[in-house]
Amino acid sequence: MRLDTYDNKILTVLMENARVTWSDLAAMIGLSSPATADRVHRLEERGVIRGYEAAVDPEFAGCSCTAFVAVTLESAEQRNSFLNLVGNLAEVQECHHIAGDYDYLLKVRCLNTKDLDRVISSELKRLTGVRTRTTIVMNTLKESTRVPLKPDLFREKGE
Amino acid sequence: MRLDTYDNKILTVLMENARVTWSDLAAMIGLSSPATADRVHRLEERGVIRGYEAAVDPEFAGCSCTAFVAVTLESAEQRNSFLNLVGNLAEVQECHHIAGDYDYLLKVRCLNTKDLDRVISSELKRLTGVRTRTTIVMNTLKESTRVPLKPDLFREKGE
DNA sequence: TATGAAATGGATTGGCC
DNA sequence: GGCCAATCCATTTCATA
Repeated sequence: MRLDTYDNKILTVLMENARVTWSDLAAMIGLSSPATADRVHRLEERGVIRGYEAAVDPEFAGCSCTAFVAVTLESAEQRNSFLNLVGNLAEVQECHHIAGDYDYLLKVRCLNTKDLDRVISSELKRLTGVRTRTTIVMNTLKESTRVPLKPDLFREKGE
Repeated sequence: MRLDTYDNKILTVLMENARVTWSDLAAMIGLSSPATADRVHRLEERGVIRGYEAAVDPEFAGCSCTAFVAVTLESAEQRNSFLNLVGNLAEVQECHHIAGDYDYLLKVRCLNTKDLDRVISSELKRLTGVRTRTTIVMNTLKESTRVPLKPDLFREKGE
């Protein structure tokens, strides 16, 4: 069951403004409100829409420090505890398993460089065999969660 | 004008579910609906809340390839055209100015490695003097936009 | 800036195509 | 799967503190 043009339009609108009313959304895509609501609910159930998030300016939360931390685990046994730790650390926004010299790439958001030091030295390096290389972000020029939607390319997961 | 406990709670809820109704949100934080709506509108006006985004599973959009591309510009003149290009490329979700060996770090989402090659070779390298180092993401284990909110640390931007 | 009541307008349900 | 109509419920406004 592929996504059609209506679903495409719905996703495009919801990625920009997740708080639109059904009636506004319906008017934008050219369907009635009940039909629109149905489609959105189906998209949620199928996991196409994972959720709705308010984008909060990190500066206001005191998170003025962003960094990318590349991590290598020296022993495979630490893997689960590392992933567990990372999953529970609010400061770690992202964790990717990467190809190349390092194993993981983390995106970290925290108060300042001192706080970053705490996250790396006291949290991540609590585990033995964790090597890191940190890249400090000086300025963020673009940051969006919008996925590039290409019509005719919608597919089932893994298809 | 700092953010108080109510604002804190509001942000926490909205970061998890941006489509809550005012009445539900009001019940959760312990205020009346009009008061809650007022506060949210003020948070929007002050730029604390930048917007509301549906989180779409990249796999469904055919974006099964994620990569981090470190970029160095060999001449300073290319800077503006580079930032312009990057701002207009839907495949580039993020662009950070970084400290270290490279100038910028881009987060790129596209169809597959062939499509990634197109983005890098045909789009980014259209400009002369663009050197890149690409790190392919094999698996994403955590990905959130939630900012770690620490009560008592709310502040005005730049404060 | 908060509340509560009244009025408005959007969401949901059910019947039907 | 979609539309329409009716009910239901949330949002907004306003008066008050």
